[in-house]
Amino acid sequence: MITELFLEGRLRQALSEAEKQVLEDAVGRCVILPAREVLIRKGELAERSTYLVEGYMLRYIDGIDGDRQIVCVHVPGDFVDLHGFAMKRLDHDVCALGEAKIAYVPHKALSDIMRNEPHLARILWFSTLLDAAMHREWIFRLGRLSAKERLAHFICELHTRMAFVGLVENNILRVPLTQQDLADICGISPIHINRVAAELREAEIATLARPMLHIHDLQALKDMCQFDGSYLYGEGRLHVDSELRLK
Amino acid sequence: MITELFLEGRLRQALSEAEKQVLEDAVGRCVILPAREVLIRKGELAERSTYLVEGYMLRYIDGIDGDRQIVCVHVPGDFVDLHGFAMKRLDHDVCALGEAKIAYVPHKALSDIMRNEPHLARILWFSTLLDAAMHREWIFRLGRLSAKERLAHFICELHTRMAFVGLVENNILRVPLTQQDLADICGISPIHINRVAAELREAEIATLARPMLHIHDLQALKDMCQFDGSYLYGEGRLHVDSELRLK
DNA sequence: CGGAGCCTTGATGTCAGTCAATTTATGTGG
DNA sequence: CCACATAAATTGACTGACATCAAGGCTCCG
Repeated sequence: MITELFLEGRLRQALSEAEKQVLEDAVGRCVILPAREVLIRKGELAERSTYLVEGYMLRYIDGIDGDRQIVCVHVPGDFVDLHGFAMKRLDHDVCALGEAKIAYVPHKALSDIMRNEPHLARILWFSTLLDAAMHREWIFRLGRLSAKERLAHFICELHTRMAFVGLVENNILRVPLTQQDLADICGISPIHINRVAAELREAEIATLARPMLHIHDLQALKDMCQFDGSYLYGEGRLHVDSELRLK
Repeated sequence: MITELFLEGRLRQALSEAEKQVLEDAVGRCVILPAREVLIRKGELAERSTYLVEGYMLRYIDGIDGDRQIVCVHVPGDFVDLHGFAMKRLDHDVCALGEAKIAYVPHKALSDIMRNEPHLARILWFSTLLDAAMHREWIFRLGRLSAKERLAHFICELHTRMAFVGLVENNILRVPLTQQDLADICGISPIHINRVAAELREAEIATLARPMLHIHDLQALKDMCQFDGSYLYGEGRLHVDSELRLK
């Protein structure tokens, strides 16, 4: 199943087998997107959404002076632009980080789900709100944390999300983000990213050696940036709303 | 109609009269919330959502050292915690700014809408994604703008949103945010907010004189922070998806 | 009239940006 | 397999925007 990673570790277990099949059928066949390829540009009308199977994708807003702010990083199992279904046009660009394997979902299929599968629809809604929850935490990160804390916080988030979909082994992840990318995520200069990354390395907390990320001391990493992963809704299984299926 | 401001200036005109009535019926009677009263705390299970009729409400994340980051400001016509319907518990606190008039919507009523009114459901989904779009712009603001630009950018956003719901007259708005609040929004210290606010005043661009905000030169304000309000989807009327109503 | 909360202003310190140069990977074609 | 070109990472020196500390002045309300 292509969609087996969707909300894995989160609400996926709230889906019935029939719903999983509906979702799987809604997704087309896989396509490979070359590294750094732009999938959608701000303002374009969208008639399909994109499900990420392998690799990373980035959402970003470009400023007028060429300064870029990455607003979301997507990992396998994420819908990259499901919000495009309800919004019709995006307010930002989306691109692949490295090479990415994706599958498209026609909005027609999503309309059918809205009409016939209210419970599944609510789960899809939830998944877009998970992005919003991450956005909020990013706002906190940028507004209230120091440069070193921001980087640590981002690494914690990435680790948690990748662990959900089984892509962390021995606290090692494949993360092909450049220091420039990390700068665009953390809202600091690439030179300073280099310095704080060096500090983390020297403190034997985490080592960024593209394309691999080694986390040596996860607890220390979390402690230094007051990371509380509850916004990722990892224990969502406790809060499944079955009401929509009862009737 | 209590809900007449909902998505006013945005997708409201996409709703049929029948749908407007369904929405209106879903909303209970109005309640007054005292200034600074906390409506919901992080982690609480939600069984209803809140529609804001009058006043302002704030969503914020508190750090460990008492440092607060406001992640969203709500104006009349907004659902404050509609995402609580799909998420069941919130990842942040919500409070009133000044006195606020609100109305509750039981999640039971929202479930009914999900089941019976797919088009209206999609519009509700859209409204939560509008919050996400604002979150993204806030990320850009915090990550890439200077202190003065951040304040200008926030003022532009507030102006645009308040104008949608008819609460701006002669470029004057009622905004009872303190400088501390503005600091918690812009991710800078209250002292520095005072300084950049003074700069805007002296440049005759905008004057913050709580509880009123006067914008003297809107164009200059927008120019100085590269404000592009398209993320607020003000011309959403162009992109209405009627497919869900056709069948 | 007194106090609390908010706003204002000045002095000083620091975190992170910018500029500039070097080293290390990555990749391409001969 | 090596030479070269390009992108990425690293390091140091200098600068500046904003934080912090500290003190004083409003303004509203009981």
